[in-house]
Amino acid sequence: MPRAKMRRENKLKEKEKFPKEKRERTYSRLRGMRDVLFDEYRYYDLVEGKARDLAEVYGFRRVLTPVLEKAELYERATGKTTDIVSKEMYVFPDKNGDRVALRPELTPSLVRVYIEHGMFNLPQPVKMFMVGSCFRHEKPQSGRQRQHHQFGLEMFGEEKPSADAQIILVAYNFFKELQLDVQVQINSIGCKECRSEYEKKLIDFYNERGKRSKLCLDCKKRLKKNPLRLLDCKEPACVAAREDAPQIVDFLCEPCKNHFIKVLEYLDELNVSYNLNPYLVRGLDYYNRTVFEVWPSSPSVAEAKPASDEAGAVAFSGEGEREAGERSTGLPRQASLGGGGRYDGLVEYMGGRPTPGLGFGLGIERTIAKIKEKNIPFKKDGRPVVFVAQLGDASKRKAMVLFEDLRRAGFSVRQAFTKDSLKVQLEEANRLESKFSLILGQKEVMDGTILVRDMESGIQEVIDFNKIKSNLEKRIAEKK
RNA sequence: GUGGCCAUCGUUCAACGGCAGGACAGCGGUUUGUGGUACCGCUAACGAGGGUUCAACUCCCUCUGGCCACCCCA
Repeated sequence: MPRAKMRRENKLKEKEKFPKEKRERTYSRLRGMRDVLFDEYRYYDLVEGKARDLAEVYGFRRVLTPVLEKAELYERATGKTTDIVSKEMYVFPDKNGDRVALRPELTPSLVRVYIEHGMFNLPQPVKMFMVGSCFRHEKPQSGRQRQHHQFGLEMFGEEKPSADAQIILVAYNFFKELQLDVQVQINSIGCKECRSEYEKKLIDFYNERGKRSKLCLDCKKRLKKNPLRLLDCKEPACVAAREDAPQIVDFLCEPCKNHFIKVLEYLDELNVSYNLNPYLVRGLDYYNRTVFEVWPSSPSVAEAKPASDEAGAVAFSGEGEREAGERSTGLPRQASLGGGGRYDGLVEYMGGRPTPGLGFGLGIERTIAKIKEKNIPFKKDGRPVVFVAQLGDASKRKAMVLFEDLRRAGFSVRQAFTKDSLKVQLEEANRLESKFSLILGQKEVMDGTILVRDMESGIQEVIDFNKIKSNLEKRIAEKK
């Protein structure tokens, strides 16, 4: 008999001798998927709250769309050839045979919403935002899960450069107000006409003097398929090759150029920290004119704690390679917190009326990771917590009613009615950092009184049961 | 998809080819109507499968999962 099997059987025998009903079947979450629990969720609340507040101030209204869409939506909007769609999208047949997909990004759904609900009949521009999960079947790593959440903001029906500036401003403010230092990387990739003009020039540039042979394999393919993407390759050879490549800003047609200049002027005026990045081209097919990404302005690992454990050491050793990338583009590319741009042709391409559009998406998890790095403390909820404790059956019933009463009156109350021991209840009160505990026992029920305990000093006072509210209000006022 | 590192109580960190240990958390007690501090006690783990060996948590292989990097992206 194989040893390992014997071991296993011995173990089983042992377990039968000492029958522990511990033999539960364990299910685990899918690869790259995360559970967000209790404390972690506070970060989601914080970030989502900021997103909502900001978006609404700027006139964006919230929508919620299905996670599941027809696969064709993304194949058309995002682009069949993009990695997101061709390699990473979750696609499967529905029960009725439809090819459906878990959304890998937010924008296509929102474009569909605009068209499907006839929003061209609404006052333009139509501004909407959404927070939701996106799915990409990738190998998980830091800042990358298979399910992540994005805050997406879209504006339809507005072609003025001030719209571009506003979208960027919201993205920028979002991070700023979460106390994260970021820089906007911005570029213009022009319109169909001037871009194709530029692409020709770019191809010519790479073809001359045998530059092509030095490019990496991917870039050789890109030269044929999508020459713009040559610019953001990180292979040292390709970085070197692009050194004096023509820059697209020099080839923009008049309208595109003027548009871009205006956008930058607004950003200057609004004090948005940006970097004109001629190598920024985005991975999605639908963009035109303004494209941008938001990068943290300081590399994250610099702030990492001293390597007191393995994890820190590993993270640090990886940094050597990142620096190489930094030299080329100025900052680590991988750390992008969000990005977006203009997509004037997309609505029409998706079957709607010709409508300009633009938007951005940013990663909630990546934002949270940055917040954690900075150790920004949560501010506490202002209202002092009042804990209601009880002893004995009659008082429990009375305490439950009291609890409802106080809750309706607007007090921040907590309880542990399933517990009988006062000690345990006060422990809970302590955990909850309550300022006061109300203690109701048999004696108090008989007397029509209740005990108020100040949790900081431990001083208790017997008061008239009917005067609880005024007494509490007085105490709370004194604490402030 | 490619490559590197890793897998031990709920969390975190040990140890060892021969009885798996601490810290934190949890629960209980000292205090049966009183929390935070202290002391005492209890609960609780070798990811799965196979192999090498008298003996495997330890060594080897496979799988699964995690972390990190690349590709790409949020």
